[in-house]
Amino acid sequence: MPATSRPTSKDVAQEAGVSQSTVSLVMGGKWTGRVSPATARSVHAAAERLGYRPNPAARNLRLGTTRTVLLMVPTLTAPFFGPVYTGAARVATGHGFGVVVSTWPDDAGTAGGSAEGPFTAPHETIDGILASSLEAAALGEFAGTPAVMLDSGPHGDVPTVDFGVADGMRAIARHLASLGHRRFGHVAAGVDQWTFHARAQALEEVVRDVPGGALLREACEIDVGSAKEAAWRLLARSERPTALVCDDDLIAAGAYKAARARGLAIPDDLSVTGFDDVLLATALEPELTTVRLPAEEMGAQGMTALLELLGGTRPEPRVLPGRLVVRGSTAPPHQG
Amino acid sequence: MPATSRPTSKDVAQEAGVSQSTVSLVMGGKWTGRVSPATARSVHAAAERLGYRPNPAARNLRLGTTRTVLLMVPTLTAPFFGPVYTGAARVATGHGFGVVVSTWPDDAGTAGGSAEGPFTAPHETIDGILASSLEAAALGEFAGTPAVMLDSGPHGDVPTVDFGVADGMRAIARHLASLGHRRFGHVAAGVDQWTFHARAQALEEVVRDVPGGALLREACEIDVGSAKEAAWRLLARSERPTALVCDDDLIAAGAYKAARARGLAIPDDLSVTGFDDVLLATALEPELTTVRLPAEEMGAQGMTALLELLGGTRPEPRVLPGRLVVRGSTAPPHQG
DNA sequence: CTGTTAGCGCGTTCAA
DNA sequence: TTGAACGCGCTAACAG
Repeated sequence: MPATSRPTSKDVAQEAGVSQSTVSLVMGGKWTGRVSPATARSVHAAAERLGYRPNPAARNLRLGTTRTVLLMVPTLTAPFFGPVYTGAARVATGHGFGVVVSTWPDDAGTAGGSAEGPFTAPHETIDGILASSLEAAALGEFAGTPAVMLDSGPHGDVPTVDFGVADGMRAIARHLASLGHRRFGHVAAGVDQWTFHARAQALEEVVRDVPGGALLREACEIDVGSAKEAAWRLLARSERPTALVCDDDLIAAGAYKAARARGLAIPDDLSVTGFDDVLLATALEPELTTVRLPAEEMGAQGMTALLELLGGTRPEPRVLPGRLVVRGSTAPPHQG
Repeated sequence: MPATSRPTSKDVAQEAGVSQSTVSLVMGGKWTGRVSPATARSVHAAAERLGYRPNPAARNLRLGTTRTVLLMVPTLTAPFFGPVYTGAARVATGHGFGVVVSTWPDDAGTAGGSAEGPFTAPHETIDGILASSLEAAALGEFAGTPAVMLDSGPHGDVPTVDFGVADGMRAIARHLASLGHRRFGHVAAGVDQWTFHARAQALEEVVRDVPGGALLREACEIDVGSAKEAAWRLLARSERPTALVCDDDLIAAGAYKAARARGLAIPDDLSVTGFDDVLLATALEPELTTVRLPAEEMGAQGMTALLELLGGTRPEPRVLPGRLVVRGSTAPPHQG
């Protein structure tokens, strides 16, 4: 018995002078009324002494369950996913589950070279999947694994948790309209995700109902440089917008730069709004009017739904409302 | 044989008309010279047809290996870890390994309630750990699991990958000194991590060698509000610093706000520098002079080192140099 | 109340 | 070149 390898339940049994099954019962916590308190104590003591910890692989093999769920995100670089993870992990640990994070395969370059086989993906080493911000394309990828979709819009018959982005966008647009704005520029994320489609549509609806309302749109990548160019194009139009509605706080940062480059002061000459309310929103000058999305709550609700799903009941779709946060980047337009 | 459960190697064997062991050999890729090419083909075909994929739990139990490594980070909210993950995942998949991310337990609130047992942590369901940005306190946590420490400084006998933060900070300080600055303010991260201790020390060294050099310091949390307050305190000193050296780009954002609140223009009245060169650095106005740290490279090198470690050889400590990126936030001091 | 037994799916001897 | 048998560590029947 080499001291290098960790102790097994058999070792604990021997140490405590009982059988493996007794150890299993005691460690599993379901011994009440089946094992005498005295032996239970001695088993615990032996386990403690040996530093015993059950082998998860064996456990998994036997039980078919791993008490681990996977949070899949498109990319780790977006500041949005930190809170989502925190929320999910909080409720997970409360139920004895662990959470691991991974990105969609192509992010890490599936063109790795070796590893043709299906060994790379952590599939099936987990009980369920929390899939966040899916591209409209991806789907069914995880055949048979219980999944909850986050921030991906209504989706067939799989349970979902979404933000009320349409309401959020409407709140922004109405805020701007009530300030007196009529000519809106939409700096749109050119990403094929439900949330951005929903934002665009909600904005259109509101502007359509504004007397004399006009909406211009330019698409960009979600990065500062690309956003700056898109905003620049918008500001170059003959009928220049007096307000730039950005699909994301980061895009708003690009809009700030475009405004500055054209000599436009925010909010006096141009109002700018963001979306998400990440750290960046208060790092900018002036601070950004945006919509706060309860990201941590989404993680928590998503995990709750997944736990229900694993428990056998189909969770209801959930929608989490955003909240308009008015800061210094919006004001009445310069000249009516 | 319920259609719901996934096919096993036994099913494949039956389908192909061979024995389990043959399937195992073929799927394991080590059949050359032991199984006839014809049967190998038929096994592959059968596996394909059935959609067979080996059960990772059984594999792990038998092999004692899971081909998965864990990247542990203090928090997911820092934009720094995205690239680290990307780099690590890239080389991992190239070697048939998967990467999952998790945070240090207390982040998710170990005060979950239930789950006393040691089941929560994904320990031992992984082959190795990439531990990033450890607090000086944490250590040995992972007993026996091969680990590489990232961005945690020299550390006993465990392999490390670090940034050349001291050189980076020296580059910043010399840049400022050559511009003519003499009175430096250090807006320091009040976090007990090696990297910040190293930064502070390097800055002190350079300032000590500057004729007439003076160094003031205020500590803060790594968030905009706290950084703003610390910077504000520095700017309130009688001998006001002409340059604020910030431990982090986010802290620099706070310094920007403090400067603005005091009516100081950057860079004319005050130079500001950051560290890390994250997205935020170019979102600010003016863009931030900072030190770019090759985060993705750190992930890649760390994974390479871990793979070596798992292969049985002790990797050399690695140091990745940062690079000074001069942008618009630094200039000669107003009045010598 | 406790011990014995069987088997989860796989990789690897050992014989044939 | 292939197949039968064994055991990784664990849990859940079933005996005692």
